[in-house]
Amino acid sequence: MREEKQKRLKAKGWKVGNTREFLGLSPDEEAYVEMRLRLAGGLRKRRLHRRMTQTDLAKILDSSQSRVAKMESGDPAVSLDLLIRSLLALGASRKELARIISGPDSIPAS
Amino acid sequence: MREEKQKRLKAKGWKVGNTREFLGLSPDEEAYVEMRLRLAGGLRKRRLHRRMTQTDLAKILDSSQSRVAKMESGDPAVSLDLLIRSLLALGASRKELARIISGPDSIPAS
DNA sequence: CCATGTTATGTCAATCTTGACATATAGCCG
DNA sequence: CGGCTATATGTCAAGATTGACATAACATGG
Repeated sequence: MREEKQKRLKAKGWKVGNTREFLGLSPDEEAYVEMRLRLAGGLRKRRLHRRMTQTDLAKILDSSQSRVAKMESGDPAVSLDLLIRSLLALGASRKELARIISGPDSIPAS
Repeated sequence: MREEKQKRLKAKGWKVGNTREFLGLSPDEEAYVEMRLRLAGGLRKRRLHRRMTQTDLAKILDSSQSRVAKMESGDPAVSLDLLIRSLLALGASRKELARIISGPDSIPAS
């Protein structure tokens, strides 16, 4: 939010190694970033679990391989919207999403 | 996703009374819509709990009263990103977000 | 009835996100 | 080494979202 920080984040794209707070993120900014990373990881985990390639998934999503790659890498140029809709499209339920967001996760038993 | 349905949703804006599946939504579309509504409700609940007006909240978010109104009404022209960042800005934790998404909710004890 | 405070709805230019595409990198098999 | 498949990275026009603003609708208290 706070436009200032927004800009700083955009500038750096918060690529930064394996990414963490210590960049001067406020608590809510940190939660936001962490959430994205969790969703990104959840997406990759689910895709691999189904033994799909990024290209396969892209087809399902009516998107492109490059965008899937960006999603999974937590690229800041991808919205939470897209991440979440992708997970839903992979069959994740709201409850599973909640688990991904809050907890350690795990694929719920095939 | 499925561009077709996307367009249909946009067209109608899925305003539709108190909103539900029976519009021909696929399971993941339904989950998506329901999730938005939950977040919207969670936002309003939290704002009222703090006895803030939409204008007060808008200030905190560096946004405007009208956008807050749209968020809380589940307006399709508002992104999940904004809803979620707003909740985080109101102090909700990832775990609380997860609760809002998956469960019946409740303000966690002031 | 008129104020006043709050929320709803519509519009629009600036900004951000998207899918598509090109291209690069990495791993693997012969 | 060259092919092959999967993934990563960069760019961009088309489209979606944003904050701001105007204005309407709705209460509540005189």
